[in-house]
Amino acid sequence: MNRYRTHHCNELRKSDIGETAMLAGWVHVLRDHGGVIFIDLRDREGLTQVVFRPEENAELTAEAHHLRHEDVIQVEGKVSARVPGTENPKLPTGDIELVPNTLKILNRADVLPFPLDAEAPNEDLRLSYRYFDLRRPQLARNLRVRHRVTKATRDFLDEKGFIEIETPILSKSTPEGARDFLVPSRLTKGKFYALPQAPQQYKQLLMVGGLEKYFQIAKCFRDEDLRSDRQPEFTQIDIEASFVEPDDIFVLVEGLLAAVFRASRGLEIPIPFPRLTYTQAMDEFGSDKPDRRFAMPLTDLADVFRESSFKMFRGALDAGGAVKAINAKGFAELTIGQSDELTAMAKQYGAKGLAFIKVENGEWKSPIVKFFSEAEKQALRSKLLVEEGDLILFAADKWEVVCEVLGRLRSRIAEMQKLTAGSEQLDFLWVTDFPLMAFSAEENKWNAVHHPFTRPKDEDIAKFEAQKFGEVRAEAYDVVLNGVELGGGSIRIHEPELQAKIFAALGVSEEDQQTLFGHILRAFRLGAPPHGGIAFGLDRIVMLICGEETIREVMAFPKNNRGIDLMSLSPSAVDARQLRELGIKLAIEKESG
RNA sequence: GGAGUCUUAGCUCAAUUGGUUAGAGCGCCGCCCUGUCACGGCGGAGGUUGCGGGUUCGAGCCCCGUAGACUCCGCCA
Repeated sequence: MNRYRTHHCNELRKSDIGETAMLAGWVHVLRDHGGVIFIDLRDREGLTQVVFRPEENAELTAEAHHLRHEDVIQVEGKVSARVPGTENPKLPTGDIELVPNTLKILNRADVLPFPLDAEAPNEDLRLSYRYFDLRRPQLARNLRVRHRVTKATRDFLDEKGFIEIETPILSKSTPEGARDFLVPSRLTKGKFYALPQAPQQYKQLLMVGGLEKYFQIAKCFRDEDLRSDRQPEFTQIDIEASFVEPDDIFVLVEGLLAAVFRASRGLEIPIPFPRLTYTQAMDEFGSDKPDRRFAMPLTDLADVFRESSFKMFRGALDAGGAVKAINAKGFAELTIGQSDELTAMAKQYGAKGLAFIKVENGEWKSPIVKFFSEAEKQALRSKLLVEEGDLILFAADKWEVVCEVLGRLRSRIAEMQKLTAGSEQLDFLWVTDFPLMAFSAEENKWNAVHHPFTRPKDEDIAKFEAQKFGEVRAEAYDVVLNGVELGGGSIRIHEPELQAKIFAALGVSEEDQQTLFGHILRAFRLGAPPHGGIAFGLDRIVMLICGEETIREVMAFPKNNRGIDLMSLSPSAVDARQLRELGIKLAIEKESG
């Protein structure tokens, strides 16, 4: 028998009355009546009431007077029926109570930094005392959900023949992608490992290694600024398989997510997921991860304004651009502040201004409506289903700008109108056929939209060869839930010649190809199978399942907005000797203190 | 790097138009209390209103600066 307890705190029932039991846990609530003392003893499973009665054990009761919140104690005694009429129906253990013969204080608790049973305090305080905050039921529940999700993932993928393989954390820096975290090498002074941004190359090399079906619950590291859904270290569900087409991945992932939602929420999600191409998603929703729980579609107005005398719209169309609008139903009475914010957003994303129509008292209030012909007004009315109380927002510019601007406005207006508040709907979809490359005006070069190992669609290879890089679509796909990108992947390149051409198009010199990617190019010359895969943000999935606003709420020990662990106070200065051993000299002044 | 919101007791918050001694609940300390389950009652301690400066007869409140937290943009193949 265990020396601390015979039962957990959500175990004893009526049928145990008369038995002897030993419990251990935290003093959750104290109700000291001067004579009799009640304690709700808590462990991770629940609560059991412990009663100290002076007439039965005066000495022990006297000791119990000194107990404080969150002391860790052990009690041993008799499971008793509660006095009739005092049962607590709110507790599963509410019919019984433990009357102890012994009380052992295993650890005293100081005055608490914040109460556990009240509203959560400032997050920096919570993070400073994370080990304490973890006792809150919500965080404990979230971590259990997270476990359910990873367990369901492992079980499902194992069932499908996938093998979990660990890949190195001490890895190699590459110029593409996010900023690397660097780790200095002591044995090779002056050189550095990089922590992996993702196990991308390793998993492809495992395919070359003939493992065929790989997965990993993989820690990844990116040295970029943080967000509510971004931490410097995070976890991916990483998957790769050989001899697969996109459809194989789609079916696998739909099964996986179904298993995950079944295991964590008891929900049957509808599969297969609908699919949209990137172009469709941008055209209809102005986003490559559209939230379709509300409509507000981007409505194309090219044929309405093709011959318009309104120069702003006509000009955009004549220049080969687009004119589109969204109808924010019932949002005509938005506040000045909201209106200003939307205008600022439109400008931020490249619009020259924000044209609008407010429909109030049967009237179209708008600075531009006077330029419209009767026919144009009629067309707008029918295309946009204009009704009393609506707010119509227009954008006229290049197609990309129009979609981006209206897409952002659509999302923000949905937030303002609380269109998805309290929604239980789970809107999964695939977004496919992403562009392979995007031109960066800043760097004056083409960059990979997904990553440089992504395969162009076979039917677009000719366009790639013709250097029409902007028109080449990739065999790449994202899975989106309620406007959040859960994961993305692609079919990869497995031919060394094609891979080298892609590197060249991305501006990676022959020399850099050899020094940075030589191993993968060589691997592709030794019998590389066609392969592809996908990776999911585990933290984001668990966040959505738990209904949390940030991934910090589903991580045991997250960092704050500036990447600082407030509990351990890392990152921290290191000893001069440690630096010497690594051959490193700091170029910045050491902070005093 | 940029924008926004916030910062008052250990915690969550309040404080009228700029007005006298900055309050409440919870927590903490002490006393009382034998069937509670958010136990209850009485009493008490606890504040450089983030920090620095300014305006004013007078600043928690107005202005400037600064630090920190969070959210967003940039960034995140």
